[in-house]
Amino acid sequence: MRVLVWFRNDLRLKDNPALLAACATGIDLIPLYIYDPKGTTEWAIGSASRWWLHHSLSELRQSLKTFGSDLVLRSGSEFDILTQVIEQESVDYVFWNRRYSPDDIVIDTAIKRVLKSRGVKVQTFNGSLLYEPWEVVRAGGEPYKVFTPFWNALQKQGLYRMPEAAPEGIPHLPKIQAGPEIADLDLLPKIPWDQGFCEEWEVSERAAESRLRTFKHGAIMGYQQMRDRPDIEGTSKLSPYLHFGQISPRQIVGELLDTTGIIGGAGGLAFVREIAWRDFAHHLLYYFPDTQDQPLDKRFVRFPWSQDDEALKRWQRGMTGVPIVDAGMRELWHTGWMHNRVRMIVASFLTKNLQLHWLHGSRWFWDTLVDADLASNSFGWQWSAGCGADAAPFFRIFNPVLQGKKFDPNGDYVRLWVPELSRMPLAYLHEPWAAPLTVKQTAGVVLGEQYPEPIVDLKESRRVALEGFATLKEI
DNA sequence: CCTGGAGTTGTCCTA
DNA sequence: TTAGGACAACTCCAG
Repeated sequence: MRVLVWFRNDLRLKDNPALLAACATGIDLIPLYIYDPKGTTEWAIGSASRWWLHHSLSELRQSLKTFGSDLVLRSGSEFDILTQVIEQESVDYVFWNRRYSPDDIVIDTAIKRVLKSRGVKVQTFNGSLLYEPWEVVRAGGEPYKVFTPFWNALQKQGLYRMPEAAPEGIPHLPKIQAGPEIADLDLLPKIPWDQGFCEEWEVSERAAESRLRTFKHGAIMGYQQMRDRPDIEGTSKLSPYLHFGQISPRQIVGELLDTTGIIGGAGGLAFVREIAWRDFAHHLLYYFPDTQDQPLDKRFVRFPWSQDDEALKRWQRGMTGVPIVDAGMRELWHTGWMHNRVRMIVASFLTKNLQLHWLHGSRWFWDTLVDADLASNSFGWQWSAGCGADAAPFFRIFNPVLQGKKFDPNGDYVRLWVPELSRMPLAYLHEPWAAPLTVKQTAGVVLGEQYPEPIVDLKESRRVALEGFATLKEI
């Protein structure tokens, strides 16, 4: 008798319901990970995520080894590999934690059907959300499209979801055909662009827990205000760990609750609310599966987006000439992560000021973010573009200069990521083009040389964006 | 079915 | 300097 645990975005041992249930059977256990590059399909895993995955797999393997087991690795189509391994190794039970992206659901459903038809027992679990998409719905079973009612309903069901224990032991791994080494998967970059990643991140289940503890004893108190400050370590930075499952939302909420309620008062509740946003994004993608590349608001199918490859490239490289935008894009490029407030600013700039399709943004983020998550990413971009659920009113176009002054008030964030401007006085740091010539000279900045002129006029592009939205009314 | 309140994250202008 | 109102109209959702 053999049981197989199929690891996917749940690369941890603690609070892993599929693993725990498999261990409880006591029979020989095969911990399997299948790397499926999914060829050139649109949402094949991005470069930054591959980097994270490489380290995740190494760590998971180490953890399994401390239990006398190991990680069994395969590369190829998830369907083919899994059905093959089940056949070759005479597996009787298969356990996994569910996924919720449209393409993943198709794969998992097909696999489940085939396995069942062959008499293999399949058990699946919730390992990555507080509540699964169908567990928080309106009275008639309809999905929510507005966050606040969703959040109210979720709270009514109870924020606390008991995390599972870590397994006490992992059953013996039977002898099995050797697979590729992690290094053979070619997940790491060929040219070494990952130095900043290595400095920023420790990729492991332990690191996720330690980040959570640090956050719990520190930034959580001021989270409500400080979470908007990219110049301060005011957020948890747990997003990549959540995506890959080095930590689960249940563990997070569990850690933040004590007998008196949520730790950190208003800050703690505000943080848990963000975890609920993640559930909400999954809820939306589950019920509106085409929103990974189609606007939820169908009027936007005909929105007059611009085409400008040069502008797109400058946005991607952090060379737009708008400091807070460039700082964000460079932080992303360098570390694989960008502060949430700045994500909103660069998204507004791309879709409103540059009038470029939000899909350009979501694809770029998909490739460059270590926390790239189809549900959260698609949701965020649609929200920013104005075509998604709970979208910002059309007139809410961010002014990146004001946003910079408000949320990077000392300019530390811009100076860190845009060193060309490090000597620019604060008064002009967020709008260097407005500085008098003598000020620029003293700061050693000639626009168009060390640092570009802004590629778009903020006021004029705002006007054009408003016009674009006005045409929607007539559709 | 009807009703009415509400809706993550802003900006700009005027007084 | 600062505070308040305008900026669309619509859809969502609970009662």
